[in-house]
Amino acid sequence: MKKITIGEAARRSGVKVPTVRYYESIGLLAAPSRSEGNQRSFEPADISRLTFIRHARELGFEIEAIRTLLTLQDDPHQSCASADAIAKARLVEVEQRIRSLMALKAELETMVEGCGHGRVDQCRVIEVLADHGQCTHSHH
Amino acid sequence: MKKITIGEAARRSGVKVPTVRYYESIGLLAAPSRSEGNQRSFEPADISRLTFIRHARELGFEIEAIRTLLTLQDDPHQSCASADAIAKARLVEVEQRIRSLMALKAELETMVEGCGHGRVDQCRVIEVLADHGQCTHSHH
DNA sequence: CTTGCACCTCTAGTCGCTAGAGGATGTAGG
DNA sequence: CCTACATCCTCTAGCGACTAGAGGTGCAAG
Repeated sequence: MKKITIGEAARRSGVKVPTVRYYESIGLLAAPSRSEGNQRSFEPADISRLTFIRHARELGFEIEAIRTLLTLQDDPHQSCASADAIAKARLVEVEQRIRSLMALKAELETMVEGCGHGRVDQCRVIEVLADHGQCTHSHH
Repeated sequence: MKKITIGEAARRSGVKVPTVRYYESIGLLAAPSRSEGNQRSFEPADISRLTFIRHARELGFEIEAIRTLLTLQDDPHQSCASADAIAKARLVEVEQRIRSLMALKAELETMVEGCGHGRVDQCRVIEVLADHGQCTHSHH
């Protein structure tokens, strides 16, 4: 059997080398076997697991949520209600974040458009920050 | 002159008490004078500065960007080109973040809609995470 | 055999706060 | 004046999810 080094595992999964070690240290990834010279030797299943983690992180799931998703994956006879709930909760978070960022975008556009590119004392950017009451938008 | 305690300053600016002390510790806010009993005594100008910082933080500006914006505010004869550049950079960031989150939203919706609420081994949530190639969207 | 890269462990740093310990001060009521 | 209680003080440590660096070992090619 070919030995998969940590560098190889990192390349195949898209997770950085120190991050792989970090995931092992927090128990998200089982400690792999070691070579004679004490170097980690990964299995193909570890690559899948790392890839799973990377995708979930890219989707913004927190480590603890991923831990739960992984235990679900490890036991496929369970109901997927938990996985569904986690994904739905994340969807709600993302939707809220988008709404909030759209408001920020509008506010930043007002600031930038209003800037006459002159001196600071006429600058709308500074002005809006100093007195939020002048801002046409409200996001609280 | 009435003395403004840290609690009062916090209430008026909307910045929490420990955060006010934190801003002082990193030099974002000048250290205020102290009462006989060593308690901080703020000026109205400090409240304005804290309010400015809070607005900027709400808009997602980083502390170092705020530090720059504050030095610009302190010297109103400067060109506002820097302020303009900072705000524009922030706008670009926000726009990118929104695009990225919209892609995530679509992906999460696919996952959640595809979930048959059955067992984990038929769950689309887990499936998509395990093999990103099955995902209809791409965001890289 | 030596060069040089990849690997090892460990600690500390990042950002922007937040929590808590343990003690001092200020104020209102009795 | 005394007591209760809120608020203040400093200091250290913790959060999440890594990232950087020091100082050392393993390994494969030339």
